Amino acid sequence: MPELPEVETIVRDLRRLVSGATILRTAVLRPDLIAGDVHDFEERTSARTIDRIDRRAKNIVITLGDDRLIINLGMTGRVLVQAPGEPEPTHLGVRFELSDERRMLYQDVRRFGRLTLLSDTEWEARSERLGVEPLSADFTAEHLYRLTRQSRMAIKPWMMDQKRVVGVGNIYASEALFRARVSPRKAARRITRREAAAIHDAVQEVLTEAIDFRGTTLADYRDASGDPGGFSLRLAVYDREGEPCPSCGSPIRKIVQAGRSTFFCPKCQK
DNA sequence: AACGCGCCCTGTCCGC
DNA sequence: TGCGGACAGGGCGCGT
Repeated sequence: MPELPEVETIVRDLRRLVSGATILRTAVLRPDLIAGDVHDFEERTSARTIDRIDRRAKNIVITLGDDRLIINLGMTGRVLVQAPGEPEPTHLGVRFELSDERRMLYQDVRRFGRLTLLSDTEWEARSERLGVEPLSADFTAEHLYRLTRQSRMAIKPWMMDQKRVVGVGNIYASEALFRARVSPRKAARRITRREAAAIHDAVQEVLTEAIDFRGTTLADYRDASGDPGGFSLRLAVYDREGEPCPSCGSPIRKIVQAGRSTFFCPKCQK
């Protein structure tokens, strides 16, 4: 479900809503959502203050003293902050009771998401294994170009591998390649310097715009208040098989790469 | 080492 | 209206 813009939107919401709040007590309702020991997770997240909230790749990182609560939303995960008295949603996975009687809830229909509690050093080690943040200064066209040299993989699935560049998933990979006018089927190592620069710019552009619109909701995504994102109508190719290309009018095509749907304009993206 | 594939799980939609 | 199959914003572990 959620790619960088959706996770970033939730992180900003949570920062506004629950920074400085205290988790009184944690209740895990679906143990398979927790990586590691469930009892330990409940204990170590109870009676803790939320010191800060950050995003790394598609993970929400909640700082509780020296510990880090890492939330990965998988496909259908949601983090919702509820006022006292609001009815709890179905498919509730974890309930964090806050000291002011609000609740921070983790809900997940498909349960592909994971909540992990790590020490700061454990988290740092894990974070180091992830790729570059696409909206950071470390992400340059040259950096992208050099990374592509190593791989025969098609550029679209290549872009979605979180070991290289993080945060780009199935929607924004298709959207960025459309904007860059590069075929999703082109092998990464055949990407030219010029194309790498176009992909770099397109990734930054589309992610930034999507954050401005509070993410893309196809079906499941919601922000921390339960509201959908506004970027869906601005998708140029994703989920638009057969519709006219916004640039040239020829029909958008859908293909499958690495088991995931790819949408592109065969005329604009050579 | 790199890469493709199957799998985790539930809900929804489409064709028959 | 019912039923089977395909598919859905992700990521991990396996085998080659």
